[in-house]
Amino acid sequence: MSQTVSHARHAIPTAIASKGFRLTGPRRAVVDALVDRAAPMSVAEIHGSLAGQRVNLVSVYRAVNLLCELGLMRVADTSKGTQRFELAEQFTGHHHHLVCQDCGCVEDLEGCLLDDQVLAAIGQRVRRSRGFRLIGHDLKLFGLCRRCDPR
Amino acid sequence: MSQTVSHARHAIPTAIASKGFRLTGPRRAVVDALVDRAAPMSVAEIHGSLAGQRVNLVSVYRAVNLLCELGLMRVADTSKGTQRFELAEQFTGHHHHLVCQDCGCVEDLEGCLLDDQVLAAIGQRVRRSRGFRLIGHDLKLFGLCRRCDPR
DNA sequence: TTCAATGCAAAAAATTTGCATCCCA
DNA sequence: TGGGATGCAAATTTTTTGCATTGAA
Repeated sequence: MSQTVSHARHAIPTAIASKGFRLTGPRRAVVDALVDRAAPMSVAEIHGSLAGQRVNLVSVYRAVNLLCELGLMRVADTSKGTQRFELAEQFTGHHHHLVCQDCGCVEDLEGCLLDDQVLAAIGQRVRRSRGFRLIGHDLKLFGLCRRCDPR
Repeated sequence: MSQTVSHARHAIPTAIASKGFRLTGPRRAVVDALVDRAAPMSVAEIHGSLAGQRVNLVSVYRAVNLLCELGLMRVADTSKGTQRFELAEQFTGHHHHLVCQDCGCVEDLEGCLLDDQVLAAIGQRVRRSRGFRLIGHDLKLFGLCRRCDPR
């Protein structure tokens, strides 16, 4: 696990408190689950990983929604019907996703495939042609994971 | 509307029939709705646009699922939780999306920002390291559109 | 004519809401 | 201690499934 990610275990509770929200058991548990897994998780998966802690599923939904609103988490992928969440990029570092078209599982791919110069150029282009201010990007590589590839 | 997209109105029914499936009212209606809008639509939106045609919502779900299985449509990334579908790239052409973080509007960006050689290299890399078969990619550029940028 | 596809209803899955109780600050 | 957060139950929303009937080939 990268140092940046484990840092989130403390940084996120701190951020929650500093914004005037309470630091509760369910909220800590959701943060810990995401730090431990270090990969996008659905609400059901997060809840499942909290089996021993008797945290209600509804509280997981509410914690996830709060963390997203505060910019500490984000939606990583919505394929196969259910949304998957991950820690914000400030904690995970910039990365892309490998998404299986068959089972919907998601793996992280470290680093960025887009050249900085290409990004800068496209930022200027869309700024001029459409008045669009480019802030970031999200690249999803899709295909078949090891388990789903027939070969 | 581009010539490629309107071509889908004919090509998709042909493809459905050639694979041994029947060319029914609901299936035609779903294809037409997507060609007419030429932008990602949710199942509910597709169904809503078919108001005058007495097509059941369940049939829209089934038509959408079939079209995706046949590779004629695909899931376009959803920002709001519900899946949105668009015609396959063979009809729309390869493109990326400019997504406004504020209002959620989506614009197409023609062409590809990823170098073919970079893609080929990454395909080999994930194949070897994770047994993942790379099929395609989906790039979302996010930021603020003209209307939402405070300047 | 035949069997895949539809419509309807109902189930299942995913998510949100109301409210009494609990517990963090 | 007080008010925000939780848990529980129930309501919504989204998607899937079963089955009798319909209709495209």
